[in-house]
Amino acid sequence: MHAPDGNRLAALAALLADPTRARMCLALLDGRAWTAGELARHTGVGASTASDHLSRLVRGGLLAQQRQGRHRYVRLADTRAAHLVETLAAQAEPTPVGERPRNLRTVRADRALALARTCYDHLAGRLGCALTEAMTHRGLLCQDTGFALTDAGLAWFAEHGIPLPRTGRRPLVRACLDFTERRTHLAGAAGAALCRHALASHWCVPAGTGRALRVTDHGERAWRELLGIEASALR
Amino acid sequence: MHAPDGNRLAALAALLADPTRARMCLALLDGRAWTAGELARHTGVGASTASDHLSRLVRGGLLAQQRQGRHRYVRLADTRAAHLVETLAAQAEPTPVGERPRNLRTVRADRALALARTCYDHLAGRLGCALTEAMTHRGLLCQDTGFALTDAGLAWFAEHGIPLPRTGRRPLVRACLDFTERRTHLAGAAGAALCRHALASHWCVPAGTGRALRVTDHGERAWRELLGIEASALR
DNA sequence: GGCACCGTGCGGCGGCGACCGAAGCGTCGC
DNA sequence: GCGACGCTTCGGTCGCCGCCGCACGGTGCC
Repeated sequence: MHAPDGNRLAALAALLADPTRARMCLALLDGRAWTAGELARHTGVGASTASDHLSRLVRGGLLAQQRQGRHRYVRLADTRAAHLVETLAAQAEPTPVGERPRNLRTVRADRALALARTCYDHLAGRLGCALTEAMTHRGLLCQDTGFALTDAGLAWFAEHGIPLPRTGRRPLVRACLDFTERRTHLAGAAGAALCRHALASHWCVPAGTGRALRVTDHGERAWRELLGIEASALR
Repeated sequence: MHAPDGNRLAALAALLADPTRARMCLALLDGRAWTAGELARHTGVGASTASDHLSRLVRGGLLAQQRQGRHRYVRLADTRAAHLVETLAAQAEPTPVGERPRNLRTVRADRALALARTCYDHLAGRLGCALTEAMTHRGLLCQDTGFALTDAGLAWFAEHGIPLPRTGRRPLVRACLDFTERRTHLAGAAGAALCRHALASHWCVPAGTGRALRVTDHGERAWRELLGIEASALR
């Protein structure tokens, strides 16, 4: 019953307005819980500095923490917080062609990330876009007039034993803008369910320590059988 | 082809991390162009300070400017920028019950804003939510499995002479979270078209200097005939 | 119990940036 | 052409905050 408040907006934005805190939140987009020390090393700052940043992010409601023994685990507070970081990151991305210094390792890592990765709790990268496109092509997902599952899409999830939560205020599907592909891919509760199922069925396995995934041979067959996605589309 | 960059994210967030700049962007959510002086008075800072802030927001790509005589008009750069501010503001809103100092004038202004207002380029407030609900109830909009217009919805727009852009990468419909109602309402190209039509037909007219709208008698009849919305639902 | 380790509180340092006032420049109106 | 007006540029001040090193408490391991 009140107009939006500039102070609150500024306070929220200030949480992400520091490069170190921003890097922490981007790292946490993998959906896992990290320890304070891991994040300190990942961002290249001292332990005390990282501790301070994390306290601030928790106090601001962006992160949730959980103490376990002598470790402090933090994760993104909820899907809303994750959605916020995604939105901001997507808007920030349009890099104006600048060729940045790169070495072989970063090229490899970027390439793995571009092929398949998690985006908080759903599948992204070329894989995420390919399956979104395939689902649209097969009439499971309708993008003509919005972004929604069709009846056939609901049936498809049921048929393959992927449970969709009926409950909850969380939207069943949501469009998420991809960093690398510059296209939208499937997010929301259905996107998360599909990602969980893919990991549980070992269609994808984590590659390395980040968010990157590798599609297994088993997974290549599954994607082809279920959605007609050729393995060549994932390279 | 690269992972999201913390520096760019932080730079973008920093644009909104100052209360004065945040207030400026919130004011610009009405979709109009403001002069630098208007924004300076609105935010309560000196002209030189405001000028500095605006330059920074323009340089950051959030605002677009247009010089006209001795005035400098600024507006939100595009719908992406508006979407960003909306998302951030919606997340920032959850005010923890704090009773803030209020006088009669602010109560009146808040009430007008809660009833009907523009949200960048579409209709929001109780009116926006009521028509979104009515369109859903009548099968024009489907929220069961996402957020999309139905065939009947497309026909409804055509039938009432409200042109929907076929072109463009902008999504036809999008769900926007309402500040006051805490519910989603219709945004995207269709929401903008409906808002334009409502203003052109004088179903709503601007009330005061802000984003608030007033539903005319003519408009009350129109909403009832078109979507079965009773006037009592808008009070 | 002793030790290694993870995280936190504190003091201090340095830099960024938000703000203002005054001076300057272009535009509009009489 | 003159003054009024809107905006910008330039110094200068002040407070905030990101960072570190260090000391300390708490936890787990041997």
